[in-house]
Amino acid sequence: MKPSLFAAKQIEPTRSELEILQVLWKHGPSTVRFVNDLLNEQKREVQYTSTLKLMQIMVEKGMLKRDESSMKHIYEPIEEEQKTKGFLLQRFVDSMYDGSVNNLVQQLLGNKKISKDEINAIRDILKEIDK
Amino acid sequence: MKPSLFAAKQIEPTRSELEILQVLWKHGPSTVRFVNDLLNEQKREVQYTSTLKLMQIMVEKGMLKRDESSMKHIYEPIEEEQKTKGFLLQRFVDSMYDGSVNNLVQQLLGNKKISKDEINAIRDILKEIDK
DNA sequence: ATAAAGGTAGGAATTTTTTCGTACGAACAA
DNA sequence: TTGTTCGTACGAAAAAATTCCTACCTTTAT
Repeated sequence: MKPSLFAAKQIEPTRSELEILQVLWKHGPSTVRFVNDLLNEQKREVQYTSTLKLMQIMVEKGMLKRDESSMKHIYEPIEEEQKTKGFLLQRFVDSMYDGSVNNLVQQLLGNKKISKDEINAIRDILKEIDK
Repeated sequence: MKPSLFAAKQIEPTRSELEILQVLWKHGPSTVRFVNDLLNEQKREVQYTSTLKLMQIMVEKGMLKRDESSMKHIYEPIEEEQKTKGFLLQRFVDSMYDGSVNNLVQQLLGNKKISKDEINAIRDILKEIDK
């Protein structure tokens, strides 16, 4: 079904849709060729037409729009990166940490992979907020 | 395929597997009946045998173990909650925030849904770490 | 002009995930 | 004893997500 004009709720991207979104977020509006090449370099082997198909489906679902004015269509996300990421983060916190940001931060800080520098950077972020 | 005894890498739970893990994390080792009832109350309608099947599959995959000593089998996660959550969080940060915890925290703090109280609580957590 | 390279469209096959029907055994109440 | 309830096992159907084949058009190089 075509998403309504008033499409209320965010659509949950599937795993591969997310991969594609990430490329588009990072590199801006792109052709299928570009996205596909990048996926093959950085992620996994995948056929051009598979990526094409996926991106076409994402257009149908209303996640991407495309500029068809030139032969090489240019795709870009409809929702803003921040909005989608915020949505996904919220869902993640809700489902994994009972909606508690504190819990998440606890986990985060308990994680060995986080450096002193990062922790300090977070402190700075918090100071900023004080003003 | 049966997971090797030395099963190295964490398995990525599917969406519904995660739902089940969450119940087990929250309530401890449980029967299928219990998990299924909870899912139906709190998440969505689902048949008993569907939940059963899923949990059986999770055993095969090595995500859950079960105690078959009584007729009502009792299931529980094999990996510790913290380990799995940490793993998933790491993957989330890596893929969504380029591995940068700061970016994530930025996003988090920019989120309207976070209260002053929560922010302060995070400050406290950071203070703790200083010692 | 023609071949080669590169693009889209779209159906169909495949794989993965999810759901459920059926069979059947154990516990329990009547 | 007998039937009802509650459990597991397991295969298969259904749904969702992913992959790719084929057709065909456009651009470009020969």
